[in-house]
Amino acid sequence: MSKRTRVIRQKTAKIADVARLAGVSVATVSRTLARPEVVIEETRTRVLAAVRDTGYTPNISARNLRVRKTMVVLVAVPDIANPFFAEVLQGIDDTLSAAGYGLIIANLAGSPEKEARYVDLVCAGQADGVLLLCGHVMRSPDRDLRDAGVPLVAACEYIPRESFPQVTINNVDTAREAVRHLVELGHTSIAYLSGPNFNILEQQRLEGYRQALHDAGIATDASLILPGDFTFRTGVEAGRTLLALKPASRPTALFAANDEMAIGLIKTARAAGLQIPDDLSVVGFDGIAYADYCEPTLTTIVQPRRDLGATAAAELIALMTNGRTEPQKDIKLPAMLMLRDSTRPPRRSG
Amino acid sequence: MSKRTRVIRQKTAKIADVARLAGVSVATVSRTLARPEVVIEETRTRVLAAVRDTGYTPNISARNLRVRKTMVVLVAVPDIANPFFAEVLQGIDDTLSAAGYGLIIANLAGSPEKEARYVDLVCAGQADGVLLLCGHVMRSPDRDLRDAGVPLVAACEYIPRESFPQVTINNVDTAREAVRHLVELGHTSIAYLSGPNFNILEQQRLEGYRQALHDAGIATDASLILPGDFTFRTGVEAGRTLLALKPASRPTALFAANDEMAIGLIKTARAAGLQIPDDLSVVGFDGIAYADYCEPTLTTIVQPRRDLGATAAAELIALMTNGRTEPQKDIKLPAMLMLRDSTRPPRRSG
DNA sequence: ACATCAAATGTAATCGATTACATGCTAACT
DNA sequence: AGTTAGCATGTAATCGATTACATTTGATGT
Repeated sequence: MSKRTRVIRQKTAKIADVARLAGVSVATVSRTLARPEVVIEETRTRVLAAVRDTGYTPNISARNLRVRKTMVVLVAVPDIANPFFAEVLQGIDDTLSAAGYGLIIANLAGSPEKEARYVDLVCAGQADGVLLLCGHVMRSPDRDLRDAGVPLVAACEYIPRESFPQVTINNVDTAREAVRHLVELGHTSIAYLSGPNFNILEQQRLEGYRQALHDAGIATDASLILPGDFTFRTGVEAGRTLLALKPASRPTALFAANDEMAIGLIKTARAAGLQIPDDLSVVGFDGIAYADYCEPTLTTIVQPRRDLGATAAAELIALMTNGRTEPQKDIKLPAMLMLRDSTRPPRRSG
Repeated sequence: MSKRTRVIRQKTAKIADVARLAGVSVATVSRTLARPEVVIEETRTRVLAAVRDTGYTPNISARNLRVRKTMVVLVAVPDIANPFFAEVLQGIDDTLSAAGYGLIIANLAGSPEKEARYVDLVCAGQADGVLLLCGHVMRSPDRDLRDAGVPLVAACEYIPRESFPQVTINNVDTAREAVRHLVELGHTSIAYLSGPNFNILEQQRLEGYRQALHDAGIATDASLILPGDFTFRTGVEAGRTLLALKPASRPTALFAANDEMAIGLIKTARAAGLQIPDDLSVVGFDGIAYADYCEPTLTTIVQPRRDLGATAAAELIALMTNGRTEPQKDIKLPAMLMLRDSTRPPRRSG
């Protein structure tokens, strides 16, 4: 074997090098690359050959400086380890990267310092737009994202009283549908496992739960509303709370504000000998992949995760390119009740 | 309510504006911000006040152009929806963003076009370094990442015959430990559920399986090596294969090359009436969060996911700042066998 | 009082691309 | 032939910050 020879990378070629090699001016090189149709055939081939020979790639900082763009968008996500957001991100990534945008993922992780850093980043002109999946407009101690002068779009979590486009599902109606499903199966004692109560999604899903009960003429029982915070752990805790009730007063069904809590609750209930769905029907919300892996498979509201991301991204692109600022565009995507094995009529149905 | 008045954001202040307002030169402003100790107290306060008044933030494209840095690193991940990588990413994000770096997440998703786009991005000087979680050095049709002139670091998946730092766990020894656990419980018929066979992780884990059997004096039985590709779906398929065997010739234990497959297999086996772990012990690999949620909870190899990410990021930072190029730094992090409920001695142990 | 030096600040070149405007050239029309 | 239109290309300003080098200022030593 001969030693592998590798060309040492000298300072990367710049446009002037290409121009010199092709025997034209830098302007011509730039034009050839940007709008090939305006230079004549012969020049074009000479320039393109020179580009190839030198291995030239435009320096993006220089271009950005000149045209005042970055071709980067920042995506603010509450928690990157949450599988729901991971799938939304895929949709965003597909759309954005196909349009030539890079994306910076701002994993807020509940840290105001991180949030502030990202706000400053955007204010410093490091991004052409921002996608908010986090339910609020990001802030730093002395700046607000709205003043950064870049387009914003929110998705997944609706942010009230804002004038930028938002892409969400109708949480109220969908939650209502989930609970109606339980009602139609014959359940009359239906618990609700909530999210953190400041959260807008939680508020909307709770409202849907209330409406469905009201529709069915069932009184809301405050003791059937269990506190949670969207994590598996609080699902487990809610399960214990439920088990502590004596069987007669135990609800026969439960609607959880998200899948992870539903799964935690089911696990606890089963470990204590409760049959799911026979003793307790459970409906989740989100439609994460795991809802179809667990046992029993979880009846849940499937959100169009990829599509939420893709639609929001497309909206942002429109805003960044047209600068169009259609006031208060509020896009609702359809979510679907997916019937699986965790629900059935109550044992002794009316 | 009076109409909310918002200051219209005119073109963001530039350094010259600050200089004018403070009555100094642009050089002084720049210095005040970069090395406050070199300007005298009085100037410094004047400049800082002007910075505050104008809301000045440096234009990063301009700075990057000048200092030839981007303060961005690109992270190549095979699949952003995979929970394992999501947690590695958290570790990366923590370390990198604390050091002031932004990160661009390159979600390869098996698409050569995307991969090529990202390679070009890096070659165009859009990143100061690259973190490879994807098991290979990225390529575009006409370029190779190694020629981009930026530091590389690999993590999670070892890339053979490369001279950049790599941060991984010892897959061979760890897989061996997992299988030894089964052996020590008394199992002698142990199946292996594999990953895709071109994958380096798969090769190493298979090797560990082989070694453990060899250590125990058990002959490797090719019919006990089931094909898989790291997805839940192939776990389900492998479960069916297993069920098709007549009970006498069925293995009493199985080692899966990752958790998702193990979980799929368990689900299928249980649905068919097999008791886990009584009829079949199962060990997984990775330690994803769900391994502790499923039923039964999964005995598995827990990888230090956050730490893998954080260590690799720290290594890359060292490389980017010192330019130090310590040859072939090969960091192995400890992984741990986590005993849970999916393993136990075989029914009729020797 | 003058030379010398250090500290503080200013001047202007520089990073690499884009693009408005200027120029040169050819072809077409009167 | 002379004018003009229009195309292809070149010249040079520009984006906004950093920083080597130049200049000013004041203090110190003799």
